Amino acid sequence: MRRTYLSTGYMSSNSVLKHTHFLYWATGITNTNLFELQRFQHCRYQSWTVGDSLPDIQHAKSVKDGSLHHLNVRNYVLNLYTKSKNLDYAHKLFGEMPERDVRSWTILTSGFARSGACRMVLELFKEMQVERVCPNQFTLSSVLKSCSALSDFRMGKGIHGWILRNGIDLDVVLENSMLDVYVKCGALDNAERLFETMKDRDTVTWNIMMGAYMRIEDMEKALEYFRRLPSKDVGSWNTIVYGLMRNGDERCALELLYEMVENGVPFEDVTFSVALGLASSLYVLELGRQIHSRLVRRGIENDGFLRTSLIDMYCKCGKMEKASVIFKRTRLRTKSKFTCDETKTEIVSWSSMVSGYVRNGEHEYALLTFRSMLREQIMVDRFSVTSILSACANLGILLLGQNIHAHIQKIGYILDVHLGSSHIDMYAKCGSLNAAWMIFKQTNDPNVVLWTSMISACALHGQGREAIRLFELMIKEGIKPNEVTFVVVLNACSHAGLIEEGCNIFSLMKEVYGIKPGSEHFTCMVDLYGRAGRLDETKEFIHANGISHLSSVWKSFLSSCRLHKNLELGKWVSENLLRLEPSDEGPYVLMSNMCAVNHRWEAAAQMRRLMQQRGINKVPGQSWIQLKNQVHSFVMGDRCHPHSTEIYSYLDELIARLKEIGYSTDAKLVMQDVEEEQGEVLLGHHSEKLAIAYGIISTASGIPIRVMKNLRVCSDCHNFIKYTSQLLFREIIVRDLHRFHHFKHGSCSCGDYW
DNA sequence: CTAGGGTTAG
Repeated sequence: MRRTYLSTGYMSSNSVLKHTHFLYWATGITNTNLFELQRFQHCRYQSWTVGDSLPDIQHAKSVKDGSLHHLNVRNYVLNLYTKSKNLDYAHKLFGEMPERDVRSWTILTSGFARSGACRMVLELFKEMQVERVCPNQFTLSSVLKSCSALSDFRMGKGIHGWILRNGIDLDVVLENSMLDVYVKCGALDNAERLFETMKDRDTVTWNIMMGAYMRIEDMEKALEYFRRLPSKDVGSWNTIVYGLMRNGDERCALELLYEMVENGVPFEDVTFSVALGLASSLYVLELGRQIHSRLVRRGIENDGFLRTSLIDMYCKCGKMEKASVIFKRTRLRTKSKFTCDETKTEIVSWSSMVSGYVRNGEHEYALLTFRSMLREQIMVDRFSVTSILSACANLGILLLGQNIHAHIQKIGYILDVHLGSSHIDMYAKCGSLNAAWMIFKQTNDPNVVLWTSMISACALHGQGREAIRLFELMIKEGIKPNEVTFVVVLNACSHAGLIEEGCNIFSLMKEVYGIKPGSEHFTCMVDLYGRAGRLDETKEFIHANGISHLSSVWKSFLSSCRLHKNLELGKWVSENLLRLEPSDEGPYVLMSNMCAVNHRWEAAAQMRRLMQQRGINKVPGQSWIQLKNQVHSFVMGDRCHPHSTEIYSYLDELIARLKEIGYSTDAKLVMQDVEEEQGEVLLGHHSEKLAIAYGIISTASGIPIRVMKNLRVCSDCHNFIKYTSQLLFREIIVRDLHRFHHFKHGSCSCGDYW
């Protein structure tokens, strides 16, 4: 299916659509109190576990009845504040306590540990040592958990030594925590040694060891531990199945899942969740359905965690309606939300739906869901922000993207890898390469995805050399490129005509990085040769690599034939493509236009009829431009726009002026090149011309014009825009299906090579 | 110890 940036449903109802200031419109509130709203949401999310201000009441009571001077009462109050997550206040109280015992320390450390303030825990532990308070099992457990979260090997080992020196009895739980510290710090030797000396081992112990090896992707070793396990309970099965899945070995995971069923291991909630995850990462809807029906039979399909797993499964398998049904049921059930868990479930459900719509290309629904989310005052966390930015990127709605950027800055989210790359992508796809650079520099993280996003941004704007420079810099920085990186770089090469560089990178990928080229990489190479006009080499490449079964390869080849006007070859390529994908529109349009060029009108019409008979639909070309708070969209020959008369008369006048400085419309040339929009082109005007004309008459001179199009720009329009930019001294930026064109002083950033 | 939502390409 062709991917368009904008499905017609969104725009077609009216060619004029208001949708900027999306956030304000959605919530009906102003910029400033939006921030308040978010703050409120954050508070609500945290304090819901408590429900009321019980600590304050108790505190006041104890002060009033004078019992606060008792250590026990003070510890009780401390505990109340800690449990209700008023950690700052608890800490203050703790500091004011005239005397403390181990329990006081335990209460505070476990409180900080629970809320993830690990550094604080370690600080407290150090203070404890200074005050010579002997830690109990509970304190040690919290401290060890913090060590493992922070990968603080020195502290962990120190504690271990201290325990051994003082002859403190380690129970399994504590020993497991100790084991976990070593594993998280990557000290597998220490972990092994401890494991071998342990007298009691429970499931958790084995799980930690299996997890340790799965983390370093040593599945052999993990499986070895699994086989060694004397009595396997569900937990261990869960761990191994999940681990295999995470490491991308879904097949093996599935086999083990079946083995579980055969051995009669009873499933628990976690198992179902893992199984659903497996179904979605394999995109096997049937498996997901089976698990769903088992959940129903067991009567646990309403469990919050499992519901979100189900929603995700249906989203990933492309069944948005199914997901939506479960989602709506969730919404009904959690109308009265009290617990933290339920709130979390709700947030996860919403963000799953948003990301599901984005994943399935239904960006408008993603925006609508996001809007409802704001209305319902659901906390917008990093996950949903990432997804919604992706929707903005694909729809090209810069303003909403900027709003969200500003918004998350106010909330104070740090740009991590996910947020960073989605911002880069959003700015790049919305035409603001500078802003993308700014974000990239700001993140300063040696992460592949981040760098790949930036390389892709350069490629998108036709900066092939810059893309390669960044790629080389990336390697110099010691970041290992992945398959996607190579797709992006090769793409940059092909669009900038950097053939030699592309070939070198292709072999670098195979030989140095040991990445087996996939269909995407082959297609890039075919594009590289073909686009440069080396059509014979393209043919050779296809045969040499045995990739004639890939339709994407032939599609790319066909574009090259069209680009270089080699109709003979184009016909042959079309035949090959039609064999593989009879429903692809490319060959029909090409052949029909070929006939038209040779004035074989009847044959051309016949080809068109054949297309209709076979139900092959051509995506209509659409262009849109955003002026102030409105989006104006146009299709070819469109007369729906309120200013259509002005637009057309201006356009005719403009074309006449352009012809004076050398622009010409060669009917033959247009015919051959028209990819998507058919022969009527000569009578009407392509949508981008309309959008640009409207942009020019509606804005002051000197203001750059930004237009988006859902298809490729044809060469006549490209030429037209070049001359326009020269004549009017206007910068014109066009985003087409594949890339950006920056027109300035009569030339285009793509170097006429797109 | 093990389970749910996110980013890059075509």
